[in-house]
Amino acid sequence: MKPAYYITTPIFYVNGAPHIGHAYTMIAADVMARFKRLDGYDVFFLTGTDEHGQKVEKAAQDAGQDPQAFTDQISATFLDLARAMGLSNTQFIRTTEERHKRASQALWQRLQADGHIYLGGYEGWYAIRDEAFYDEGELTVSPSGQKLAPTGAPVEFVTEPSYFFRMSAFQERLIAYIEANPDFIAPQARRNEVLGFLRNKLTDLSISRTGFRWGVPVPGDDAHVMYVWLDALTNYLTALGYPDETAPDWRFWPADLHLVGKDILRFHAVYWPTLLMAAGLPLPKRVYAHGWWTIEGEKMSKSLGNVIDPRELVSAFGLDALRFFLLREVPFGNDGDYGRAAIVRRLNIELANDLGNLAQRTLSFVAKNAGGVMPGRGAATTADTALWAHVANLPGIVAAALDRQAFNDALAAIWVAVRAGNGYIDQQAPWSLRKTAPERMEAVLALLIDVLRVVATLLQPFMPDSMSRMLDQLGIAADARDLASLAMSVPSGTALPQPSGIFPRFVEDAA
RNA sequence: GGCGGUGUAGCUCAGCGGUAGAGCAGGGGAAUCAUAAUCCCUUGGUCGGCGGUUCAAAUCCGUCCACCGCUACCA
Repeated sequence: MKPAYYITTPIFYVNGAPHIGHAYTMIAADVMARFKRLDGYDVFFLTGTDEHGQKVEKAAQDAGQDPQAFTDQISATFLDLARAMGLSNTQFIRTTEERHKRASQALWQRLQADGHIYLGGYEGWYAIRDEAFYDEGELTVSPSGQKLAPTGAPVEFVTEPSYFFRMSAFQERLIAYIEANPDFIAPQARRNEVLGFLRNKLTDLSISRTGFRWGVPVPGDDAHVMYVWLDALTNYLTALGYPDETAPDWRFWPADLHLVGKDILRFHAVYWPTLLMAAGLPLPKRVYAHGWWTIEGEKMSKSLGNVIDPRELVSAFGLDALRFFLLREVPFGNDGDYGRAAIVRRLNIELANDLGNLAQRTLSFVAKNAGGVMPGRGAATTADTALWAHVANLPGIVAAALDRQAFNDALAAIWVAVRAGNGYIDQQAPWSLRKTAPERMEAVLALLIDVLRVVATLLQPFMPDSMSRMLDQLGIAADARDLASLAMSVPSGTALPQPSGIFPRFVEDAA
C-alpha cells in the first residue's frame, strides 16, 4: 500500500469574496498534493469553508437572508475558486454539513468525558464586529462616549456563562513537543513566536458562546454553541470520518501538513495541538504559516479598492502562469508583492523565453531535421555530462525543497537546468551538425529531450496543464509521468507529435 | 516596554569563519535552430554604523541606528 499523505488548507471564512491570498494557500497546497502523488504517495487533500459564528449570522441578517442560504452562496464562490485554481482536492468540506456537527460534538464529548471541559463565566468588553474581547486598558472612547476597541469597533460589556477548555494544563507538554520536534512549526521565525508566546502563562480557552445561535450546539446544553474555532479546527478530523476511527480515510490522520496564513498560526500551533492532546489524538506533523500579498506595493484592502479576484488574473495570464508566479516570486513564508509588471516579467522571461522557447527550438528542430521521431542517443561527451549533471539530482533536490515548502528553491533549481539547456544547444549548434555530423546532431537533440522530460515531469505539480502538453510533445506516455518513470526513456524512433508553443509571450497590447 | 527577525550590486534575494554571489535591470559582442527568443563577456557593493574576538568576519560577540513580526481568545 502506498504511504499516506494528508495536507490541508485552512477552511475559508465565508464573510467576504475570495482574493489572491485564498488562491495562494490553495495553490501551494495543491502543488504539494500533486507532487506527493507523483512521488508515490496516496494523498488526501482537503479544503473547504468555515461557516459558523456571530459574524456570519450578522452578515446574513444584514443581507436579509437565512444564515444557511447566505453561507451556501458564499461557500459556492470558494468552491468556484478552487475549481478555477485547478485544485486536485480530495474533498471540499463545509462546517455546516451534518457530518461535521457530529464530529465536533463527538470531539466535545470526548474532551468532556475526560474532564477537560468545565463551565465557567466569561465577562469583558466585547466587540461584535471583531468577535473579540478586549482589555479595559486597550479601549478608547469616541466623541459620542462609545467605548471602542483598538480596531475602532464599538465594544460593550458582556457577561455570559461559557464552557472552558483546560488548555493551561497542556502548556508544558506543548512546549516539550515543539522543542522535541523542530520541524513542527515553520518557518523558524514563526516557531520562535509561538515559543515566545508560550513563555507566558497559558489560560484556559473559552469554547462556547451564548450570545448567538449560528454554530454547532454544545451537546447537552442547548443554550450554548461552540466557539467557532473549536468547530473550525475539527474539520480536519471530520473529513477523515471522525469519530469513526475505523473509517477508511482515518488512516490519513495525523495530518502531514496544515498550511495556514500567518494570522491564524496560533490557532493551529497552540489551540489545536492542545485540543488533540486532550482528546488523545496524535498531533499533525507540521504547520506552515505563509506570508501575505500586497498589491503593487499597497496593502490589500476593500477601501483601497485594490482587491484582485484571482479569477481575473487567470483570464489575463492563464492559470499556470499565475500558479507559477505566486510560488516563484517570493520565498514561501515571506510576504510578497503582486505587480502586473512582475508577473509579466516572470511569464515572458522564465516561461516563454527560457522554458517555452527551449522546448520549441528543440522540438521544432527535431520535427524539421530529425524526421519527427525521438532521435538516436550517442556516447556522452564532456558537455553532455555537464548538462546532465544539472538534471540528474533534480528530482531529489525538488523533493527535498518541497518537504520544506521551499517552492521557490525548487523552481530556482529547475531553472538552472533550463538555462543550462539553452547554453548547451547554442554551444552544440545542431544546426551546424546537421551537415557535418548528423549522428551527433541526433545525440544532442535526444539529450535535450531527455532533459526536458525531467524538467516537465517535475514541473507538473506547478503547471499541470502546460506540462501535460509539453510531455505530450515529448512523447511521454500518460502513465509514465511520475517520478519513478523518470528512470525509463523513450526509445529512439518513437514518433513525436507536431510541436507547438506552450507559453506564448504576453504582449500588453494584445491582451 | 518584553521577545524575535531583517538590513549584502539600481531591484528581488542567496551566502553565514578562509580572496564578495545569482536572477532581473544597464553596457559590449556572437549566433540565427527557436516564441525578435538564445548564448558569451561585462559595468556595478568599504556586505546598515561603530567597537571587539580571530592568522582570517557579511559570516562570531557587544553596541547603536532603521524597518518588520509576535505580545491571549481577530478566518
